[in-house]
Amino acid sequence: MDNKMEEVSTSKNFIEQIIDKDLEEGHYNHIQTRFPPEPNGYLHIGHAKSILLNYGLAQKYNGKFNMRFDDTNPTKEKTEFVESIKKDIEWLGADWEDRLFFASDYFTQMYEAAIKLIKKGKAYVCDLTPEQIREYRGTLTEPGKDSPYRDRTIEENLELFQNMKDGKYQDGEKVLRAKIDMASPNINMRDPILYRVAHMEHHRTGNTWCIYPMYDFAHPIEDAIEGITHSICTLEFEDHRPLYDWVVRELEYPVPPKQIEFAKLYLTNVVTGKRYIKKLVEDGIVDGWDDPRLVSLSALRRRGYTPEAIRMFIDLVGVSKGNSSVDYAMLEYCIREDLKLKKNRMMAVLDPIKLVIDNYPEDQVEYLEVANNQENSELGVRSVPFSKELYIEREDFMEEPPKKYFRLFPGNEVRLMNAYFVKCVSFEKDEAGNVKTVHCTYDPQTKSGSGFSERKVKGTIHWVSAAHAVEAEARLYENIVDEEKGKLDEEGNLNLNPNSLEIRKCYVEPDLGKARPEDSFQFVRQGYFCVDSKDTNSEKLVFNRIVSLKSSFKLNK
RNA sequence: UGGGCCAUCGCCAAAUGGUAAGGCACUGGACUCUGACUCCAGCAUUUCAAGGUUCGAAUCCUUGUAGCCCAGCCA
Repeated sequence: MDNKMEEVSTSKNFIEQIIDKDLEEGHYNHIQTRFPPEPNGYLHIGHAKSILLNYGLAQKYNGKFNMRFDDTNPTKEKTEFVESIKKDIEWLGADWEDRLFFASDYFTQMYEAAIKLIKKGKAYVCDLTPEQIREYRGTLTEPGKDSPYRDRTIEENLELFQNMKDGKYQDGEKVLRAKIDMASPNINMRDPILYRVAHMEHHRTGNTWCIYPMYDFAHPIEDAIEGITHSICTLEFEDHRPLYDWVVRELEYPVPPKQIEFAKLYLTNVVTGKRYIKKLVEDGIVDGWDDPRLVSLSALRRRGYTPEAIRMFIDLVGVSKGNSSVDYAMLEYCIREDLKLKKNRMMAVLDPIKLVIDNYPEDQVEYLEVANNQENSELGVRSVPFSKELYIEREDFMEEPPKKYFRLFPGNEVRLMNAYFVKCVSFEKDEAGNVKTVHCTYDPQTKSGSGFSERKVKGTIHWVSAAHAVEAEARLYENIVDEEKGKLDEEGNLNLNPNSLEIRKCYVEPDLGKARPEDSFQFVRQGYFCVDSKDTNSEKLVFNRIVSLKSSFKLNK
């Protein structure tokens, strides 16, 4: 229809351009990608970029997307992490169908691949200690020197490697190394270690193995075995690509997979470093890996973020090779955009004062019919009780209003949303001098939906009937890292935002009393909230704020 | 004089030698029974810098500058 729009949206990122070229030149006749996490922690928003990028590419090219756990180092990995990772990826909507793999399933093939290299004279067993290996490796500016064990015969290497596998050596005693070039300017090519000895129980293979392959050796093999065409990883592996290609070439795979690197996602005012998250958890600053202030996928889910919003966000952010840090506001935009038409707009008062309608009958209750979402009639209507005594927001009344203040102040008239016009006649303060109660009169002619148009009012405020309201707890979250001070101080510690969590007692519409964990709503003028899915120490309903609404009017405090 | 990568608006990011897309943010204004939403308008004479090639350069060349990554038997 609109070709111009089409053209704009079809601009391809650099990875798609590479793939197009590969297909065109006949390097591959299908596309296969994968997401290969090590099960050593929880997934966060940064991983979502990789997952969605790989999955999206497979979809676009009618290819396949594999899920693969890169579990080649038993010292760090746990089944618990495998489960949480699977759950998060399913939640995001990336479907690996029946292709769930583990690097550990290929240990035998990797072992055989190592033997093949030894037989080709491309790998040798080295007896140097870890310290010696480091010394022999040279530095960034100086070449390394050959290991004295570099010229062992093929037969000797074969036997020694067999012994490694058979558990005849202690951890660290011997390693298998690739024979490449100790003088290479690329440190990764200075006879990198292929296999190390580790007498350690693996979460899947138990004690079957006591030697484990290193990432640089294992990864290309995993990709080749699975028929991966494009092995997409982050920028820090760029220097490893020559080694990746070396392994693939020496092992003579007929359809060599190709590694492509892209820039990781960083978000402003947010902590993604494992080291920092761990510290926050240990210091009790957050209540775990799914604390709603974090950006782990489980935290975002608990906070009320939707997979749709995250997909939109990743899509908006794009893919490139430049290190960058995306403004957190973009993530917030995505969740607002997603929830806008999907969620009911409810009235909730987070900082209550009382409003009494002096001329409203004492015992009268009216049930007002209210649209759940004025912009989406499919969400239907509900009925909201209205009575003489209401709670309204403290900020919606001012004794001495500044200019352009449209809400309640003595003598001013506003609309109670979905109900009547009320005019402020007086107010009461408590001993501390804080406003406690506002008295108004209402005009029965001005009922919502009556078509009354004799006079207009500048402000509309939300309310909740005091006798019917349900008491709840609202948790208002902000970024955990202090925006003003930046991320780290001189000593490398995080500057935390002391106001990252504010807990408020609040009153919500009676309908909200029936809300279930993970249900989410827009609270008029307060933002989007989600019922907490975790047991809390509170008996009350707990609402987590997903995101606040934008506001162009700020009260001067 | 180690190697690799990168540099386009406050933040992401297109543009592949033909005269700087788009989104976020921000700023005006209109509308409004949510100061939201929506709508409309504005927002890079210039692409890290300086030279050069060309009818024409963000794109090519030269020389600088800034940033990121690499010396785990981690991934």
